[in-house]
Amino acid sequence: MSPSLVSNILERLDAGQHRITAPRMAVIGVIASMPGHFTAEALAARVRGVGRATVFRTLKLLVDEGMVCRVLLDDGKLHYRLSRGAHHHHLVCTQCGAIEDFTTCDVAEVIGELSRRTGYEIESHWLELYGRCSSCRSSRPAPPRTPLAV
Amino acid sequence: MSPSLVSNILERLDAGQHRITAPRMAVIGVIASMPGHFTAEALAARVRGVGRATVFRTLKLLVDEGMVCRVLLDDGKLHYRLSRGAHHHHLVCTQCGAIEDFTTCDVAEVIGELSRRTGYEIESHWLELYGRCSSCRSSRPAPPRTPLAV
DNA sequence: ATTTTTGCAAATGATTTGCAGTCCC
DNA sequence: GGGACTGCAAATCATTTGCAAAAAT
Repeated sequence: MSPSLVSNILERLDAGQHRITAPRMAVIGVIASMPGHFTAEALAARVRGVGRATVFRTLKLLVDEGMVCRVLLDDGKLHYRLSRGAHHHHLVCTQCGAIEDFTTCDVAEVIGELSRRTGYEIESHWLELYGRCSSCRSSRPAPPRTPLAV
Repeated sequence: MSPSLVSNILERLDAGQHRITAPRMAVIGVIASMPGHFTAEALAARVRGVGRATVFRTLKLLVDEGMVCRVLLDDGKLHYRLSRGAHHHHLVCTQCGAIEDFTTCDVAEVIGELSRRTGYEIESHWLELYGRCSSCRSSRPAPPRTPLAV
C-alpha cells in the first residue's frame, strides 16, 4: 500500500544486521498490501515464488524486530498486522474483523495497585478489546457469540 | 487438590446436558492436581488410561463451560488453568510461572472513551499482565527478555 | 432404546528443521 | 570468500476427525 511504509521497513531491516533480499521484499510487499490482520497461513498463500519456510521465517523476523505485531482474536487465535511500532492495543470488530489501534492505556492505575498488593514488578501487559464497529452495528443485530475473553 | 472444587465441576457438568464419565473424571482430577497453569500437552501426558483425543475434547468442554480458563503467556502461547468462573484477569510471573488472579478491572473508563470515539460497541476484553513475583525479585536479578506484549 | 462419549488411528494443519546450494556485502 | 539466507522436502507437534464399539440415562 503505502510505499513509504515498505521502505521504512526495509530501512529498519537494514539498520539491524539483516539483509534485504528478494524473498523478504516479496513477503513484506504482500504484508503491506494486506488490509487489517491476517494469519501466517493467509500470508503464505499469497506470496508466490517464495518457499513456505521462508515466509514463516520472515514473518517471525518481522515480529521479533517489531515491524509486525500479533493480534489476539477473541477465539484465542493469533493473527498478524503491520505495527506502528509504539506500544498500542487493538480494538477488534468481531463481526467484520476491522481493527482500531489505540494507545490510550490507562491500566497504569490498575498496575500500580496490583504491584503494591501482590509484590509483583509488572513489566508488560497485553490488552485486546472486542466489539462491533459502527457499520456492523447499524447493518446487523448482534449474532450470538461465546467469546473467549471472560 | 480441593475435593469440593472437583465435585463442584462435576455438578456443573451435570447441570448442563453433559454426562459424568470415568474418563472425564480422570481428566478433571489431573487438572485439579495441576499447580498453576499447564498446556494441553502437559495435561495429556499426565492422564493415563484415557485416549488423547478425549483429553482434548474434555479440555475444550471445560473451557466452553467456563470451568477452565485460558491464560495467554507473553510468548503468545496459550496455557490453561482452573477458573474461578467470574470475570478476571491474570498476573503471570515470567520467571517462575506463578499466577495471581485479579478482578480489579478498571479498564471501564478506557472502554467508555473508546466507544465514544470509535463508535464500537465493546463487548469484551482480554487483559494479561506480566511481571516478576516478589520471591523471584528477591532471589535473582531480571534476566534479559523480549516480551511479546508490546 | 437412545443419545453421548470414547478410543484408535488416520488426517490435518501449522510450523520447524536439516542441509546443500545461492546470494548479498 | 564467508556468513547469511533460501528452497525443498522431511520431520515435528498439536489438535481434529471418522467411525464403530462402549457406556450413560
